Amino acid sequence: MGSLEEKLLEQRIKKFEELKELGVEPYPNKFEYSHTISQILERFGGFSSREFEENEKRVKTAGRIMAIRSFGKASFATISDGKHKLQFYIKKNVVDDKTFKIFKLIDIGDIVGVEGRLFRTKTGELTVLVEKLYFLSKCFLPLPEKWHGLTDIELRYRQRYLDLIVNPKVREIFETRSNIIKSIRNFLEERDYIEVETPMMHAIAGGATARPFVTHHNTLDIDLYLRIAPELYLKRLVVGGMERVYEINRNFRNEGISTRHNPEFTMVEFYQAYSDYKDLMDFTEEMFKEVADVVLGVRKFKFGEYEIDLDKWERLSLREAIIKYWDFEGDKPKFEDFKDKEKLKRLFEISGIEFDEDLSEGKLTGILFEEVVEKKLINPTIIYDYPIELSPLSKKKKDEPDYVERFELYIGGMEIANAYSELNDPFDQKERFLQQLKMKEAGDEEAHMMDEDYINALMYGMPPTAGEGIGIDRVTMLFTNSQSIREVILFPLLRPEKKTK
RNA sequence: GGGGCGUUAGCUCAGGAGGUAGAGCAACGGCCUUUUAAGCCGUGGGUCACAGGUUCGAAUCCUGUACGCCUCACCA
Repeated sequence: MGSLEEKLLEQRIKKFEELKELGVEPYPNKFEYSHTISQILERFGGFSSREFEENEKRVKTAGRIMAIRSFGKASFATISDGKHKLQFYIKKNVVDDKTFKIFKLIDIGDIVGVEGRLFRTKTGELTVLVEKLYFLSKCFLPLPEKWHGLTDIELRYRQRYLDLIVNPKVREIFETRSNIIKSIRNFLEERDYIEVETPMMHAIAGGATARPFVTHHNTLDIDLYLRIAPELYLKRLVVGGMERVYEINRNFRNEGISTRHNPEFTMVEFYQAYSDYKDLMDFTEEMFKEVADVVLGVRKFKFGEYEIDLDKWERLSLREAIIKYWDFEGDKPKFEDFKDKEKLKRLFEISGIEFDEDLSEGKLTGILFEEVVEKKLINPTIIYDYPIELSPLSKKKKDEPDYVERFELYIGGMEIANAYSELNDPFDQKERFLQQLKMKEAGDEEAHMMDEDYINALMYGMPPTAGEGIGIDRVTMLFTNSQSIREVILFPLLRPEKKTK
């Protein structure tokens, strides 16, 4: 801590002591207000100067002092309720001496209540003429600069509270996030879905291919995994007769951090019986349109350098997409090429991607898709029919058993959702798990674990079911035009600071 | 984990051919009863991220470390 910082703190502590000497209660228990600042703006924002003169409007409200403009015997100050700002005007000849003394001891950042009548200044600004001032809490540390705010990204994430105090846009992002979740929940509830909570700590990490976090339960003396997906539990509930279930909650994956990945992230995952993945394509499209209508009021919005239009959806099979977006010299690939390793090898050579002889045709096709197509999918695009090796929990296509009924939704070059017709044949599921185990033994750390109880559940019979997961953080990125996932997570994971000072 | 870039006052930023640091805001002391980036006069405030090295001399050059950002890999 620098000596300046200490000095600023000392000055504020001294003022706080002086306030107490004046008989001010330093930490009052509550404050009864007549309106929040936002309510004052809403209700009286349209009133003219004359209306205030003819019909006196008294208010009692509170907020944090954001700025003080002092004239000796009078002062203007701006207070904020976290969302909106309101100016008050305090004059020496209107309040009593003690109140004015108290005001003079108040710093930017302190939390105060004011009571008085509303008027408009000669520049037309809605203002409270203060008659009573209430001290509510002390701010001992200086706030960041008033017009640049706080821009240091590290500080903004580590001290999100400060970020919220001085950067109103941050508040808006998280309000939008809340509205997105609310509207998704409404969408599902209106369609008879039941919200459930399934375990976050799993003895077997299943439902996705990802590396888990490991923790330990002392009493049971067992290792547990933070869940990588709720999928297998939600499907157990479908077996139990909960035909439409959903969960909105965190998943944890022990993998890289980037502008699109945080180790803990929020998914809405939902399952509906007697449906297949085609039903969910329509369902998803409808959901995104509704969320946009409710949250943004429009279906077109900017995302970075792109303009996204939620009225323009496209559906392509994974292989069609590779063909469509293939822009290398020579002929485009043909549909049959993806089953022929030699042809695939040629495609890898043409596109300059490193070819791995040991991978299956399906995996290679998946790699081609990621390399050639993914980043180009700006308007909403549903990519369907995935190679079976990539999808151990989805149902095979009837006419093409090495592909499964699965789709992913891409918007703005990001994978937003993942859905499939759920595999409900317990014998097939067991085979798939065994297949994954082989991959695990071969060194694939992300291969799926065997889950005997899940097989057992399927043995009781699961109706034909379709399920989907949507990444809430990424949807929020889209709807708030945020280029980093950390902008839409209040407290993103950062390495703890080491004290070097 | 690899590569690139960054870290200077509480905040936002200048500066830097090597000669011990500047501005605005914030703070402090004055003046000021309709300002709103209020204004005017004055004052204080820095181990230039940390640790080494080169040098007569390092904020500046070199090396390492920490943290962050971007990017690649892995993934959603």
